[in-house]
Amino acid sequence: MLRTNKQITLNDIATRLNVSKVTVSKALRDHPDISEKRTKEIKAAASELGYIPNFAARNLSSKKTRTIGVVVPAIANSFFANFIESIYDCAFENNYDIILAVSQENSQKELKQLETMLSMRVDGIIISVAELSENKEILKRIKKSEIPLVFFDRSVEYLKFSSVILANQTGAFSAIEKAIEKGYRKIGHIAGWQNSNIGRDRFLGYKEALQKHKITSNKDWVVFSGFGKKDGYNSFKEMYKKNNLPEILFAVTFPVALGILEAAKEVGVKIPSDLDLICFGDSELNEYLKPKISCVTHDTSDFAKQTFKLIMKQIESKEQFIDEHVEIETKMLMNETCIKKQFKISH
Amino acid sequence: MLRTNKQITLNDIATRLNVSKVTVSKALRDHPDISEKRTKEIKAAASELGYIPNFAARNLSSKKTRTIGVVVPAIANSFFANFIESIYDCAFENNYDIILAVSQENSQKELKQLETMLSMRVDGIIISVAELSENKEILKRIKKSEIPLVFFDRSVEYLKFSSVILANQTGAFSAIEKAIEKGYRKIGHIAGWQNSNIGRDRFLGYKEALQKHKITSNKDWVVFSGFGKKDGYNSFKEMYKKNNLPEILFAVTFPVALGILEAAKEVGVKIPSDLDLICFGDSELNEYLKPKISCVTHDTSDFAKQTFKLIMKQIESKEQFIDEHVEIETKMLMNETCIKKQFKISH
DNA sequence: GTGAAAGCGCTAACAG
DNA sequence: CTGTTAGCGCTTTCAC
Repeated sequence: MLRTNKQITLNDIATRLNVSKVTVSKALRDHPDISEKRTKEIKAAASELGYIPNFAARNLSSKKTRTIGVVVPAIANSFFANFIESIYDCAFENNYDIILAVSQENSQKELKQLETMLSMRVDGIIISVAELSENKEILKRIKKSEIPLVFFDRSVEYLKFSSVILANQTGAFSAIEKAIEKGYRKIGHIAGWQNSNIGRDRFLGYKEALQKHKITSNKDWVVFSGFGKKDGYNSFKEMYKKNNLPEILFAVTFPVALGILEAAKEVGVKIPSDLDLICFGDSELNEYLKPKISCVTHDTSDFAKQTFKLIMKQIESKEQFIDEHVEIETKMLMNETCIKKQFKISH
Repeated sequence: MLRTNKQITLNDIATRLNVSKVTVSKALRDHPDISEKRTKEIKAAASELGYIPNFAARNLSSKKTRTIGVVVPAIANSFFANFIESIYDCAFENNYDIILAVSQENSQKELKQLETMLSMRVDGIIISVAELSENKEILKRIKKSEIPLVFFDRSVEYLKFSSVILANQTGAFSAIEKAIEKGYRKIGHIAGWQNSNIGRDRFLGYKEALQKHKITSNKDWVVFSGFGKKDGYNSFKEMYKKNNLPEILFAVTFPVALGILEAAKEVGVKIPSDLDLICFGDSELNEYLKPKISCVTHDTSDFAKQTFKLIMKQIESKEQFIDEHVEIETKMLMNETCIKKQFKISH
């Protein structure tokens, strides 16, 4: 048997009930124009016929989609996964749909995904850009086409979109201060790309803390790369080769810290006894790590809520631009790394 | 400044070039009707004007969306996260878009999400149903409306949709046999809901193995619940109260095993020395666990590819129903649990 | 090769 | 309260 592909339309309901299709359309949307009785009749008929509204038609004529596009660099990642779940919750509560795209840290995919979202005429876009993203052009087009967009976590600052980001610099700063407090003086950083706000600001926080406490760093102790586990792995190997490890490393993200752990294990460097470790960002996985990494944490659910709030504000506003910046506070969580140096030596 | 909301249409390009909008439409889609030269001109003009195709209009008139809806119970879960990433890859390669929805194991949300997908007129649906899903009605409607649908992992069998599932029974069977081989005789099961194929078939495999080896179970050693970490946690606590633990537990999913680990730790039961543990399913997280859980694994990327292949086949076919069932093979991965009993006793 | 006509299913604006 | 009219932007069909 072949597929038939007939769909029930407003007209089918209308002719059956001897009313106009406008009446049906209104009734189905609970428009106050229509009497309660009629509305009930119409809804009953619609459900009986198995009517399914056609969003394409609705969107085309109403010019609204009640849809928000979300672009993230990865999904198999505690932070983004949790962020997304929260965003879905927000959307559900507000009767919005989410179009999710995963760029996989790939600038080209990101571009295509953004284009798709524009073609879908999403009401707004929430994005955390891929590392080394080169999509200025399309972002400018989005700016021009006046579609609301909010950056979260990883932003592109000079384009004057709103953003919700972490307190990257102060978070990094206090993490390093904590290490100094514990007695560390040789402090290294597996840093992120410096054209990304999170890479740059966390590096700035690191430098700031060292400066304040008049501690000198060393070229060998800082390596720059991306934000994933592999980056951490490779960077550590690179640093290790120089045969001049610091006492403690500050990883730019949690996945990077994971990579460091793995690489260190491979070459026989024991953490935290031979080399200690802290990082920016947390993960459910940390619970199972041995040692549990001391890290800079934040409230991801709140992060998502704030981001959603901001995009909604922008969607509902008639203003062309809202250029608002929210910073989510961080907190240093002390676990089993970043231990007292004095204590270590006494062993 | 207020938002203006003007969009460039085919007509704008057409009038500028003094051709008809049909020509433009065709050129933009590389239709062989149009000469190469014209096509080039038109594409140039389109990009210059910043033309963005309107999918709603396109879908409405063409009745195709090149979009596939994917519904999963959770996203902050290694298996689903990896599955989704692979599905996105497949879609990308085939020039399809993905609409992702997360039911959060909630039947009502699942319902709403499926309705949304129908309204979006997705070309096909890939779904792993929520535990205790009660959405027979809408599935029947989907069947009736002839939209291709493929279940993956968790299916609803009696509705005759295609499915791609794991070798649940044989996978469970060989896991239990492995435990028996190692010397275990008191074998418990933190099982899943029995109205779900994965809960039921894994339980069947468990029973089958015991029967084959003439090993008796005990009521106290089997508890039924859901597939998440909390379920494992609660189930273990429940079993523990009965004061009659088996020697080894078989967890229906990896998250359930995680919950067991946590609960066991809380009450002071040491794994694997006091109580051993195996489970169905793996996770990246296992790498960091101590002990690493011995588990039934599979190739998630292949799983996703097979699922995508099946939905594509269905979309491209003119047949009303394809009722095809693929089973993904599993493999027992021996880690640091499910250790030899003899060895344990000799300690 | 190109284009005119018709319509996809819906909603906004207005008229009764 | 209900209905008429006029599109939304695009593709399909078919004539030229």
